[in-house]
Amino acid sequence: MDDQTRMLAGLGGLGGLTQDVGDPDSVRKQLGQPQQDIGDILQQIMAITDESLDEAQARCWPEEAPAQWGGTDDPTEGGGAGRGTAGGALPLNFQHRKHALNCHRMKPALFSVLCEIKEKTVLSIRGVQEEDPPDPQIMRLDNMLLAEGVSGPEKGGGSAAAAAAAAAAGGSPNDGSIEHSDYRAKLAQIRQIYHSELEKYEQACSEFTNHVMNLLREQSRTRPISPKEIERMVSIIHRKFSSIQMQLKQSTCEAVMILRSRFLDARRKRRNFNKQATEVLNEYFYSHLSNPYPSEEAKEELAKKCAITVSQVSNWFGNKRIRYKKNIGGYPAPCYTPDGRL
DNA sequence: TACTATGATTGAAT
DNA sequence: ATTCAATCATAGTA
Repeated sequence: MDDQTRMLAGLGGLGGLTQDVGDPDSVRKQLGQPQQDIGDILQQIMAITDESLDEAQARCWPEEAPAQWGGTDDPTEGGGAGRGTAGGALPLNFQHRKHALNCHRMKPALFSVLCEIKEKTVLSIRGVQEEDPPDPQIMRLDNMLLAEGVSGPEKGGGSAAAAAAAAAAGGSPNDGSIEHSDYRAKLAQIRQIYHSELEKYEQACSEFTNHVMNLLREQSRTRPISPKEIERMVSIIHRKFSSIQMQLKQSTCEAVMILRSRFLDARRKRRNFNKQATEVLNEYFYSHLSNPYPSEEAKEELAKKCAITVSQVSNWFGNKRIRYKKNIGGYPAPCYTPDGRL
């Protein structure tokens, strides 16, 4: 919000300038006397920006305005909200001046000059940090949320990713399925929160943008605000809101990571195989002691029998071989011929 | 609570 | 891709 308020404050400062400089008298004074030093004019302008409205009024129009100037149907009347004389209706002479300003033939030229000046001063400082490329961090977060199934298409992606993760972790199908559904439920919860928050942010962003745009458009009739400037303001608002969005994405990613580590890290959820499975595996191992390396088919068969995955069978045989060898390490290692005889 | 057993992971070697 | 060896992290037990 800082940028916006700063920006508006900046605009406000120059807005005062328009009204005072735009007055028929002062314009006549300045433009009608080309011999006058340009430095003097600038100095005068700078001085005017520091004056309050009342001071400027007192200086430029010490006498009351002619009576025939009274009343206005100028639609821009409300444009400079909050900058009128405090406490109630604007003085008659102020309204006269505004009306005269808006009808003055020099107004469009002055207006565009002021827009240009603003462009060159206020906005050039800001212009340096314009047009940043798509943030790599937000892209990373987007990719991750998509991969985890939090963002993106409704069902398919999420459950597929979760299933793949579960398979990679090698969770056993029996107890794994319970935890898996638990995981999915929690993920869905995160997903729902993420989407509702995202929607809220998007709504707030568009509402705020519309509001600011309307305000600026309205004010651009009485103050030097170019359409380009409004565009810039909108992009600033969008940047601010996207940084909020990034925070949301970041915290969602964190939540998913925590969930994953809690539910899908198989090491944390290690369960011993049931007695029957261990028996089947041991039976195969000891009956093939000469060559305890089951083929792919044998592994599949064993996996089926034990209700575990093939990779779990592989793990078991890997562990078993090494531990068997270690256990008999104290004694001379038995030597088996390739056909299984001692 | 300390210890052992055990399933999973990792990195190197093949 | 598979295996070995070391290691991690938890389950089970005395």
